[in-house]
Amino acid sequence: MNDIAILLDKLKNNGLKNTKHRIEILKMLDKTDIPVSADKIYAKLKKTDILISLSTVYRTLETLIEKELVMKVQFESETKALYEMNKETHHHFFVCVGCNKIFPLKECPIHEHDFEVEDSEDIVVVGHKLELYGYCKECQKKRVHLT
Amino acid sequence: MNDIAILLDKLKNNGLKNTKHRIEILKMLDKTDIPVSADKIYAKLKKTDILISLSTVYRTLETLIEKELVMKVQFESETKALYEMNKETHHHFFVCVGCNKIFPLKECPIHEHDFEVEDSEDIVVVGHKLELYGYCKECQKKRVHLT
DNA sequence: CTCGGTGCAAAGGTTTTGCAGTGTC
DNA sequence: GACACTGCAAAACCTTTGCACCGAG
Repeated sequence: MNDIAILLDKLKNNGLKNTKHRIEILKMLDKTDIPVSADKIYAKLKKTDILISLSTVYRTLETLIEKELVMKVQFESETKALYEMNKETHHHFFVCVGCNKIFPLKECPIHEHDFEVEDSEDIVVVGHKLELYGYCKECQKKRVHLT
Repeated sequence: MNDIAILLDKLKNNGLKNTKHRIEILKMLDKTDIPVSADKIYAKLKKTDILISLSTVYRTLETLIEKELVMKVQFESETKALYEMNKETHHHFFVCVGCNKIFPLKECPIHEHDFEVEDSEDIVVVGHKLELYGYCKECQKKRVHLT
């Protein structure tokens, strides 16, 4: 995925100190293409020898979002916010309604032109978010057993 | 929009009593095609002569969701949940990143076939959710002034 | 009268904040 | 050594729940 050194440089260029915590959080987000919650990051770090508090996780994520290294996403299926690396190429997700697992989509099927809103015209679309819902392979099997 | 009498019938058919609160909440949701938060419903009812508590609003909404009269939606731009009438024809929204206002889209541009997920195949898509982001007419004007 | 519906207050879960101490540059 | 970063505890915010009372059928 990304080179950690590049990320550290980005931090430096933004006037941020590169602490152990930031590096670990960045590494963790970099390792996966599935968004993670703050407390999952906290839990994973706790299992290693790294001491960190949950508030630091939140604060670090917030800082990284400001510097546009990280993105915050809110899913319909989750009450808490999830976080992922800010990849330039945007992408979307499939959420299994059986097991709540999240899978990244291969490509974006949306073309951001000719949308119309109901009561007002002349909107300018600058971005979008798509979530698909359904059943993953695993959960399809389970459903067959149930019927 | 909907006929309140029809809604009340639906309540009755589901074994629900039709209390003043439920009727008011249904009316309120019926009047608009923009999702509303629980505390907004609470605030609006408080302004009238109707006494209600916030927990009742939540409980009522939950009941109505169970009976599929109402839907809960979570927006990227909002921390709290929003609620809308469960119209049979599903629709999507445009959210202005300038003023956070929500506008319903005229039609759904998504066709739920040929989606592929990255690491696993054989998913079955049963639903989707789309949000568009951009600037509404008002906020475009404001932006011109700023530059 | 019965049982679902309600108000109030308290608790739950997630996120933010104040403050004093620590670490990076 | 300065000032950003951190830990801890407390607060804030949204939502849910327990319990006793109320009201629709």
